[in-house]
Amino acid sequence: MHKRFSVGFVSKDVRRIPDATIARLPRYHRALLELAAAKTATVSSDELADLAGFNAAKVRKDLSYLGTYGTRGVGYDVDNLRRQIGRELGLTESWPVVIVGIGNLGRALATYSGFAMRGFRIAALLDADPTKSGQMVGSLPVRPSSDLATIVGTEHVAIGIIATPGVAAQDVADQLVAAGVRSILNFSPAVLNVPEGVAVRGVDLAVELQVLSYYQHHRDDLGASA
Amino acid sequence: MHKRFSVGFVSKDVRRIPDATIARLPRYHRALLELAAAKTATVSSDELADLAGFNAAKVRKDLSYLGTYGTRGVGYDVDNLRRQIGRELGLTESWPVVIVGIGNLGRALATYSGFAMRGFRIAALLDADPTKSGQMVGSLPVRPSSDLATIVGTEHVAIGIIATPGVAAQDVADQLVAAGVRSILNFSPAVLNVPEGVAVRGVDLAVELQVLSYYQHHRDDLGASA
DNA sequence: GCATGTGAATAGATTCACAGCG
DNA sequence: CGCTGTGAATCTATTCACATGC
Repeated sequence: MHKRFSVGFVSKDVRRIPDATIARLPRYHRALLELAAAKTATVSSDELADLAGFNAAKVRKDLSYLGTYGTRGVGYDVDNLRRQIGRELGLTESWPVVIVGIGNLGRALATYSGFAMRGFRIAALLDADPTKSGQMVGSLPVRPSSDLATIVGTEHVAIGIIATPGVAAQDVADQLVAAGVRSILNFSPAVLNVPEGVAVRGVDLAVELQVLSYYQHHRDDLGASA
Repeated sequence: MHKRFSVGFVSKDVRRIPDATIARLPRYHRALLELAAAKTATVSSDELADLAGFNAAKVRKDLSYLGTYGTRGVGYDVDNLRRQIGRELGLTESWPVVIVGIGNLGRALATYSGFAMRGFRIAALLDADPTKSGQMVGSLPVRPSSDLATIVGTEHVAIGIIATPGVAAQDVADQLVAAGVRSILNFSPAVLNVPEGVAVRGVDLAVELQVLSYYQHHRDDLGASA
């Protein structure tokens, strides 16, 4: 019913999935993994909403952007839906990622089993501090930052994780971009400047706490939020 | 001390600040800290937008919800604006937080200097595994989960951080809520069920990567996003 | 003159509500 | 019947553009 790409001259409307929906797809994907593990064959939008932490209307609307994968009166086939979402997210093979900055946080990320389990492979660990080189973290050695370009090239790394202090972050981002990385997950509190075409997501741990602080502080003004 | 809801005719609006704005306040706050450190006295919406990673119109609109703290033709006073935002966020004194689950991630969070620097104090580290009890992480000992209620009570802990595996997360959340904690930052991939009035924010590391994976995978369909 | 503050306009996301189909 | 799929309605957020006041 929906064409992927118009074949003509005009690369007109490529059925754009809303950003808000994309941000939720991973949660559906994870919920479906759990359902599959529990040998559940089908799931309704209501149940899926519960498992993923949203509401049924949102689930149906979100899934409708991917295509028509449900069966009226029945629900969605767990395996098929998971496969479709995984394909949309590009999880059909595991992306190699590098982690730059092997401090406490970098070490934790390096050994986080959730990455491997959900479509990602740690290709290398890098740190600018030469005294860390060779040190083992999990099953990987720490390598000097100067190896970055080589590693990205040979391992076809597409995603870089920055776990350095804020002051080093822009520098690392520049190096990643120069090496060809076009997706960056930034755990430093710094705001990164990157050229057009490079995607950046930031997770600032203190920001999350400060937002909670706001709701805690204003608790009585109005109800809490999720 | 504070009224719950006005019962009379005039349930006049308590000037609600939009959620989207609240989520950005911490970034302004941090940018202003940097400006203050650099001895900058005033800042325009344009400059602040640059530093925080947004645009000028958004900055002005956001700040207008807090009050009228700028001077036309000049800009915002850095110190005053920082103080106002800090007050709105409830950062006037440092909130005590507990971290539950002292694995690799919990350890990294426990030693993350950004928390202390931005308004939070780690009151205690807790882990269900009794063999970890007494172990020192940074300057704090790991304590058994059974101490949770006592600690929350005596230290007036308002915010709990969950850094356990997914399977344990709901359990820990229940304990935190029972102990009186009403704000939770959840680093596990689990979806938490909490009673009305408890605020939860979740950071799922794999979700962030999967969202990047989507944009990486669809790079050619359309430009990247921030 | 210059940058804020803000209504009005636009864009985006969520929710409603029900037709459509197994 | 039950549950999906989806237009229409609503709500929320962003951006525009300019009057306002230092």
